[in-house]
Amino acid sequence: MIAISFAVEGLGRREVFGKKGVLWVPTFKDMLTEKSIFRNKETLSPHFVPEHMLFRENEIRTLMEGLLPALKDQKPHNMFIYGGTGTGKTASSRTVIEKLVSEGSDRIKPVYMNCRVYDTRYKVLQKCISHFNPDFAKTGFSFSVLYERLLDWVEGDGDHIEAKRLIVVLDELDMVKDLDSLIYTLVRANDDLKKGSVSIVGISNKVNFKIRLDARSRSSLCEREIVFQPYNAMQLQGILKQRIKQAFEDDSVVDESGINLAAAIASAENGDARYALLLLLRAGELADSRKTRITDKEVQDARKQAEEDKAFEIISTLPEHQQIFLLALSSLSLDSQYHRLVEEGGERFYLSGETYEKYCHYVKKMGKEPRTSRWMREYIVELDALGLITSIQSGKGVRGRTTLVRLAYEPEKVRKIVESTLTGP
DNA sequence: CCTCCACAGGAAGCGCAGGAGT
DNA sequence: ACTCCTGCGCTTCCTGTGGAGG
Repeated sequence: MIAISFAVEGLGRREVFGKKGVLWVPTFKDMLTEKSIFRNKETLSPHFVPEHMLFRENEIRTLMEGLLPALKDQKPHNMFIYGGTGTGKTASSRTVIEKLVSEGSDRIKPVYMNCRVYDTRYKVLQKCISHFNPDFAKTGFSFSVLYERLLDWVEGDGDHIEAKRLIVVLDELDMVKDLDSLIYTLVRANDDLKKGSVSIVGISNKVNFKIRLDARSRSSLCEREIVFQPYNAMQLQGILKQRIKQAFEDDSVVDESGINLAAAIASAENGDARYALLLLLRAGELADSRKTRITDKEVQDARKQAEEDKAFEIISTLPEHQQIFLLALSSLSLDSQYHRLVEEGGERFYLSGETYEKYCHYVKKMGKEPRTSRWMREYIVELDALGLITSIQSGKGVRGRTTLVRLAYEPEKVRKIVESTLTGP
């Protein structure tokens, strides 16, 4: 009994609601000897940097040109890289950094950091120093001491220790809290330095992020701008094929049409290569468990899974009353006795007013006061925008003017998710 | 054609939390 | 410490709308 409940807790959402609820727990030994179509799953991970970045030759070249002065002992340009998720910004800049380290002199010091972690001016400067001087004490210095330390290190001693070309690569730059002062500090460092230099390479996927910067920081940071365009379907196919060779034991396990489908789906999703690779990974895992090849079917199912996972994550973070509304809607959908529904394009829709009544019923049962129907109409708009429900305006066949709603996902699954989040873990 | 139904959705205002200013 | 301001989530009130039914 204990063993079973432990196993259930350890499983992900999907397994808990898996087919027929049958639980079979293998041993690790079993799992190790299970035959898999994968050789190296890592190559499908979003963090994997391939040896050759496909379709980013121009961007990489522009980046290299911006940093080229470092090899002539001049200050590299500040640069700003912009592009949507999964367009290869991070991987390209890491590729360039690696090239710089392997081909440049010891005096060129590039440091990459993600600003989700290093989100203040202080943390960024500290990382710059500690990255190259691991023995540097982690905290305890005031900001000005830290700044002086950095300048001293960049300048060298003018005798035995040479001046450096520090290049600070700041990924997800928009996450920095005191961004203007960070940029200002790094730019000003060059005025305070007698030798050496500090350059910035900023990376962001937020379009309007630049507006937040003050004019001075903006003009220094955006000295050069590189825009990473979304990949098109053909390019995504190429990327997938490249990774398939590395990821699978035998690349013929993946159907050509499966690749095309994954590429087409990801291309519609803003040309996100990360998403294409995720689909391939999931499809591969499905094929593994089904002991089949990766066909259109596996890719479609992988997409459905990915979408559901995203939706269920959204549901669990929704305000309580929106969740109860979803619960009410799922209960209507599951109630075969319910007759006041409307068929539209083969789908069953429910009247917003009826759904509201059901919602009130649930809320009162929980000993709470329901929100007004006016506010519920706002909820419907929000839930529709989130893609959790589909709403349409009533037309012929329905008395009065109202909104018809239905769940976008399986009612049974939605009910379980809501019930488990409402009752708490 | 008129009336009723079943809402849609705009406007105004309320109570509260959190931040800025003094 | 306090006041003031602002934004948010929500309610109350109200007018508008489009189809069904008589």
